[in-house]
Amino acid sequence: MRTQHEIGTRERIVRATSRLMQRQGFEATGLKQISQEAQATLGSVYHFFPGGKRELAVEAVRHGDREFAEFLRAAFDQEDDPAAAMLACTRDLAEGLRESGWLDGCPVTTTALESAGRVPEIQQAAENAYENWRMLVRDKLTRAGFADDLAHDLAHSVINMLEGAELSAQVSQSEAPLEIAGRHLARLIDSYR
Amino acid sequence: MRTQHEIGTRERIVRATSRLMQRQGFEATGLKQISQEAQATLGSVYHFFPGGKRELAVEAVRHGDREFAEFLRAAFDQEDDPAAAMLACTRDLAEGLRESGWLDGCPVTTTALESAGRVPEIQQAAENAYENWRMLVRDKLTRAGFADDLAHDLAHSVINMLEGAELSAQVSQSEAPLEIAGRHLARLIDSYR
DNA sequence: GTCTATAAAGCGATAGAC
DNA sequence: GTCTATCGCTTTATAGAC
Repeated sequence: MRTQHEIGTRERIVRATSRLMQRQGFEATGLKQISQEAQATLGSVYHFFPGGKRELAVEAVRHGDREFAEFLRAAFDQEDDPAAAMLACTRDLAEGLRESGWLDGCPVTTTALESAGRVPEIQQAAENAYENWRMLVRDKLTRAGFADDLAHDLAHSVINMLEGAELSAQVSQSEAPLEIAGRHLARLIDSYR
Repeated sequence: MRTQHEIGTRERIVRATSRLMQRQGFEATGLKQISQEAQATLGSVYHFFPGGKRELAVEAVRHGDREFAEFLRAAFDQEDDPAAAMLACTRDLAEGLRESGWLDGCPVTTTALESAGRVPEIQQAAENAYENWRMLVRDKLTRAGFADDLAHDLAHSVINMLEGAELSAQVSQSEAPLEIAGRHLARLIDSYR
């Protein structure tokens, strides 16, 4: 009796799509490349995703949403104090980015920017992702005693700074932007104590 | 005698490319669309840019670099105090984004993310742009009496927060992320006074 | 410098056997 | 569910007349 899951074809396709779009974006990622990477055939791709590339992109963004949410939870669990948690978060983010050869940035942002104002379903999935991540930060702050309104605003800037710093780190292939972001976010949070 | 410049074909092509890549990114923008938008022929595009789409993208990113640098200078000139300048900056950024129907985000970022790790010339042009913008913030801070090292670090986080907030504002079609970013950047800067 | 025509390759999507 | 073949169409890039 095996407890380990066989990963089904559908899941392999979603993961491959998410990974490829994380690295190349939506437009540069072809269905042929996806099916090869997922060890599936083109027929299987259209079997599970009759809506084609767009439906697949929405699923990929949702997958990236869950993936980064899991990362945030793990990072935040390392530290009780929210300011310290920010430092842990940027440190882990920088480590992962460097280890991927500066290739694996935010799994959602590239596709989100390519689709903004042009592909509503994808834009909506990306918006949901950012909102989801903000809620995790907000919870971390309210649990530490911050007022709701303050936690709401800080959550916006935490996620936005993380996004901007990861983008910057990726383009400059340097951990510095994330390291600096961690210190400044911690200071900003502490300034409201 | 006319003082007004006729805009040459080459310049029209660069501007059209920059604008289209700002809205759609590198991969979704075709040379045919560029030549139509620029009121030029495909032959003219290849005459001025024999390196094809990549060479054109590099020029478009450089154009976006100069354009956003000009925006920053204008925004910063409104206020002597750096913290107040951040509020002016995010206010103007939000206004421009809203007025464009949430279409005109950062003229560099989408193309930068699509090219990171895949098209070195474009990645380099984007890195130069971010560095250029950071220098403008750094100057604003050092002129106001901030120490060099501190101004260097703050410049990173200012640009990264602006990038993240503009991205977030664009995807959620809301000015809130930029408004919040302005307040938090002002507070962060003032916390070092 | 400008223009048209076209080559060569790749794309998303579909059909239909198995 | 899986697989192959193929249809239209678009893409980047080139050729060569003007």
